Amino acid sequence: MKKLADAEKRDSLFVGTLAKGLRVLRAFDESNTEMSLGALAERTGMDKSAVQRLANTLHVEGWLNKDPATRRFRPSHAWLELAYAYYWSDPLVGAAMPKLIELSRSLGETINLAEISGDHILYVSRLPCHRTYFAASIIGRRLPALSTSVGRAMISTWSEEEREIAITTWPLKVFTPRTTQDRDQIRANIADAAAQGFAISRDQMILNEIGIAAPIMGPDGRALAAVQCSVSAYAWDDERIRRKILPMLLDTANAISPHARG
Amino acid sequence: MKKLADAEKRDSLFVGTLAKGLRVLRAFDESNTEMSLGALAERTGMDKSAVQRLANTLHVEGWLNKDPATRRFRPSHAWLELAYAYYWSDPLVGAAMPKLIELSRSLGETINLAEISGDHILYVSRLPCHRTYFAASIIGRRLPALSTSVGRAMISTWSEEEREIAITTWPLKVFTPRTTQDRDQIRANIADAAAQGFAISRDQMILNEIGIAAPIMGPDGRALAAVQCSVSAYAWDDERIRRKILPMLLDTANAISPHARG
DNA sequence: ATTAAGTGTATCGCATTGCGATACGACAAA
DNA sequence: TTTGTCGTATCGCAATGCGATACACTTAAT
Repeated sequence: MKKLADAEKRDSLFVGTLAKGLRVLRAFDESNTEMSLGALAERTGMDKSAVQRLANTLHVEGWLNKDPATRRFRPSHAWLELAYAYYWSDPLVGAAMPKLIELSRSLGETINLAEISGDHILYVSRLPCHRTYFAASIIGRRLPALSTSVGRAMISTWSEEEREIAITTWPLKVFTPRTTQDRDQIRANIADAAAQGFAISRDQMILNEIGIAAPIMGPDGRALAAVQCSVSAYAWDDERIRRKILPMLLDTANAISPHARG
Repeated sequence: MKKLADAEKRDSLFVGTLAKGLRVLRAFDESNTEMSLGALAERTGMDKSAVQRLANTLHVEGWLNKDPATRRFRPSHAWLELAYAYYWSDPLVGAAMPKLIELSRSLGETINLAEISGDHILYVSRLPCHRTYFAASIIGRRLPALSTSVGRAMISTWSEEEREIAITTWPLKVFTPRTTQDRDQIRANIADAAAQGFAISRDQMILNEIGIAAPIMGPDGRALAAVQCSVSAYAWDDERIRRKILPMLLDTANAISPHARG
């Protein structure tokens, strides 16, 4: 057999220099927003010379801004231009956007569109309606799927085996004192979601926040994404959520679904 | 003098392989949302072998998704994660977001935050309120600065010389039959903006769209960004815009300004 | 002032690494 | 089958990036 294993394939067709350069981009996150050469070297685990060349190249090519005074590097506008290109490439976003705007306007509450990315969910589109913490208002955020209404709603559309793998092996993290750490509870919540066609979570990311998510179905019956509504427990009780939010949320998710693959 | 010219500097510290790899990412845009190896080779001007290695590396590293059936490449979720990192690194966004949400809610109209990026403006944050065309609802879009209310509002805060350079040399493009091509008209519009502290544009990007932009001032009196409100000419006349929208828009822009640099 | 530490910048010879022509294989159309 | 297209894999060569090191500049302490 001539076919190469992954490791070997990685060797022959893998351009290490490019991978290193991208590691420099990935070094930036919410707590590392601007970095000196030294800081980059430390975070990427590469030596100063390599980082110097790579960062310089990224700077010349317009991927990093360089503060002339501090000599620190920062993400450039190019990072948002990539997001722009992503949006055009994700067929779901185009189909969903007008309906999400409508929903947000009707409900007057925060609406999100999220997809699953590995074992996390990722917010693709956000329409904040009230003041929230910063991270909740920007796209691209990743959260452990099991701890979110979006993740549970999507997983609930999967086969028994896949569900079980996710429930038992995917990571959990503590965000609030009430972030569920018990996988049995999560299993039950996902089972409910499967039965009802939507998922509700409470106090998972921040206290007194309720998330309600409805899956956007693909042609094979598996969720492609989920529409989520985030509300305050002070303003909404269970009964009102079911009466006012759910019908519209489910309508919106269903309205998006058929268009997903034509 | 030992200091190297840019061209030489480029030679010694420039990592060509990285630059090539990034050119593969940049090949994707609104009209090229998924590409085969051949298409990538053509768009980047590199030969098939190089593209093969680079695209494969990007795929392995999680920057490109590969459709197993068509073998075509598409942007991955990583592209949105970069946007996430960008948002944390731009101090203006954190300061502006809550105020933009408030403004959007008060006015019930689409609110944008945009910055200047070279000779274009770039939408950094968008809060759409009504159905619009897709491009108007997603971040990262670049538009010729001279044709937008945001660009004109920001340029109006610059020195006479800088303004003149922008007005006479920056690019124009035709979007609608009424997109202003006359640089004298643009000069007059910018002068108005300088006198009034805001800019209004009509029919520039699409017909019957009115853009109203107020600059967010930096400590040196130059605009750092602009808050923009986009409304329909069918729903709003000049008088109502000045009475209802402008006061709140200017308030919001001013409220953001002082926080920009502490 | 002088010294010293820390950080960014530039140099250079060597070997690694990526280059690109080319051949192979899979699939589709004629 | 033949022909064409497109993705995949190979391989020897030399261009390219590597990384140790030396230099320049700034800041802070003595």
